[in-house]
Amino acid sequence: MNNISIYTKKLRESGLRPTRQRLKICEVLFSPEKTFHFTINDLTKIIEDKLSEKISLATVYNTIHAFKKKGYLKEISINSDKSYFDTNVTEHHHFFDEDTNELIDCSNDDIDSVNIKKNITGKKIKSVEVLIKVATDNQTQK
Amino acid sequence: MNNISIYTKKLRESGLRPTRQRLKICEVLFSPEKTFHFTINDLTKIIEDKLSEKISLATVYNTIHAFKKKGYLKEISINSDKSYFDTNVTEHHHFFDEDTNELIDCSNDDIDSVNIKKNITGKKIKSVEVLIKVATDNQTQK
DNA sequence: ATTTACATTAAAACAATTCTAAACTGTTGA
DNA sequence: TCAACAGTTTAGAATTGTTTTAATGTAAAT
Repeated sequence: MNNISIYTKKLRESGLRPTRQRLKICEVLFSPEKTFHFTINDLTKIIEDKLSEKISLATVYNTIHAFKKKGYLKEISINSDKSYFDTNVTEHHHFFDEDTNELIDCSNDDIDSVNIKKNITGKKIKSVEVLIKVATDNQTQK
Repeated sequence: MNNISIYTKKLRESGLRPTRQRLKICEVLFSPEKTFHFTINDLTKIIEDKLSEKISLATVYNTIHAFKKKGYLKEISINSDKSYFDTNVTEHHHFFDEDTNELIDCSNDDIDSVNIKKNITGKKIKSVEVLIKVATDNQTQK
């Protein structure tokens, strides 16, 4: 069973039609061995460069949102002009390098697990994200 | 010594000219007893409604950025179409209610302090923020 | 008072994202 | 197999939050 049929199955099972565009995006996002972070701009660049494929920007946005909704992607909370996504959907945290605007995984060896003792009444905790902003020492806070 | 002269002093000391606009914004941000969260849109609404004052949008942006740079405000890391600011500049964390898009302080009683065991080589930790996203139980992840 | 550097302003520009409405395409079931 | 339908893609327009621009105004130093 090759990747395409795996992705086709995965999409069908989650109620998304396995279109040519979605399969291409699956290929880009989920075939690399390592998980990675990306912006919509990064992704469209990869699609244009690596694949000789033209996918409409609106479709890229639609697909990413659909994948996020299905839990195949996570959006990283960060105050930036653009949104950052992560193909690693397991619970983990991030360093954000303010010098380079780079997002780096924080392995579980680097941080103690976060313990929330009290929650908002009537609400359920959907996610807990820790963002550690770093910069070279002389850098002023952005 | 009234608020105006306190703010005048504060601004002068940090190398910012105490202009009419900046003093008004200080009044809005720093005279309330409790700290609060706001977006630029919130702030301009308050200025228009509460004060009978017209401050150019560009000036609001300029001022908020200047205050942030001086450490009088914090920007909260959150993936949203707009930026959220906090007049509470002490180290603390947040709940984000996905139902209402409301940001709620997480008191130190609600969370154990976060312990970062390893950092990126050559970088200094500028901030550590925990964001706990909550929603009513039936709510799907946004 | 004059000068100068810093601030404010309205409007234009910009960048990320969403919307629109028409064309296209998987899928279903006759 | 193929018509029909609902879901999807598309280019471009629209929208939103934010930044830039260039002219005007103002605080503070001389």
